[in-house]
Amino acid sequence: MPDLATPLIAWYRVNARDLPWRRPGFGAWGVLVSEFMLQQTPVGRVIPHLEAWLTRWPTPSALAADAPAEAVHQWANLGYPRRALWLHRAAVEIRDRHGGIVPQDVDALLALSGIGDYTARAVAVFAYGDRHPVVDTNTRRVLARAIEGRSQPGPPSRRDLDAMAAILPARSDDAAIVDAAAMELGATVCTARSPRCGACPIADRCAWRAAGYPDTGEERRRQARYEGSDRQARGAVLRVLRDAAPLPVRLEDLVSDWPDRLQRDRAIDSLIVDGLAEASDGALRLPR
DNA sequence: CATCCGTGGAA
DNA sequence: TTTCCAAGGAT
Repeated sequence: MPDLATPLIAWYRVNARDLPWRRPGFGAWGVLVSEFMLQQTPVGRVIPHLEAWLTRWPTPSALAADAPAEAVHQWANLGYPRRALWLHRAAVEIRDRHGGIVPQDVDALLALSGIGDYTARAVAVFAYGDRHPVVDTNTRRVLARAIEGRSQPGPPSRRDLDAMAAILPARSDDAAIVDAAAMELGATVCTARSPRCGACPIADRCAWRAAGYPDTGEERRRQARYEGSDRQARGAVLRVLRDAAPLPVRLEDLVSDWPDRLQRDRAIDSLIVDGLAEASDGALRLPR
């Protein structure tokens, strides 16, 4: 196995973007909030929302003291609004179980709502400097290409953690940089569509390049069509609730022009089931 | 393990 | 215009 860590560290020191959550002393809560927002939402859209969020709720306890509705409202158009709900729940759990301090232990982090393998380790590593493999979609693509010689990674798996762990240096501070560097490389150079291999610090040891860039990656499963989907219906309903908040909206006024009545009702029901909306006497509102 | 869950910008 | 994709997680 070629040494990927050394060139990645050198490259990262020069090329890392100056992102808010990388500033020294940004704090574990800030890192945690940023990671929630970054789950499937691009960096450029996250930054302004992150600043506003942390200004309003500088600590987990501050967020926990407000109603979930406030979190869902502040989440605005970041997408996947249950992340706002989960982040609020996590804040309550941090207040109740950890004295208001974001835990450092990976298992404790994994036990919080909305936190999985990626986010738990990202917080432990980037906020606390511990030594763990951190694997996101960028990292998986980098490893698939550099080590497996494939153009795209296979489906996500627990084995990805082992693959990343295998290239981590012994020192935890170096390991944290390699974690960040693999993500950064995948985000800015080793991109999904048109990778810039001329700017890649590990091109000379990349298995995919050595094999002549074979297109061995299976076709990625196509994302379900959004237009006309249940997700779009949910999004439309929730947007109305956000715009009306804190006032409830009468059910008959909720996207009353939606083309598919059944789909609209299905969206409302599922939002209630998910805890993103609350029915109150013929009307719907964000959850209190 | 496959599917579901928002939103908006770029190719 | 359509398609692709973006620091995932829960079920």
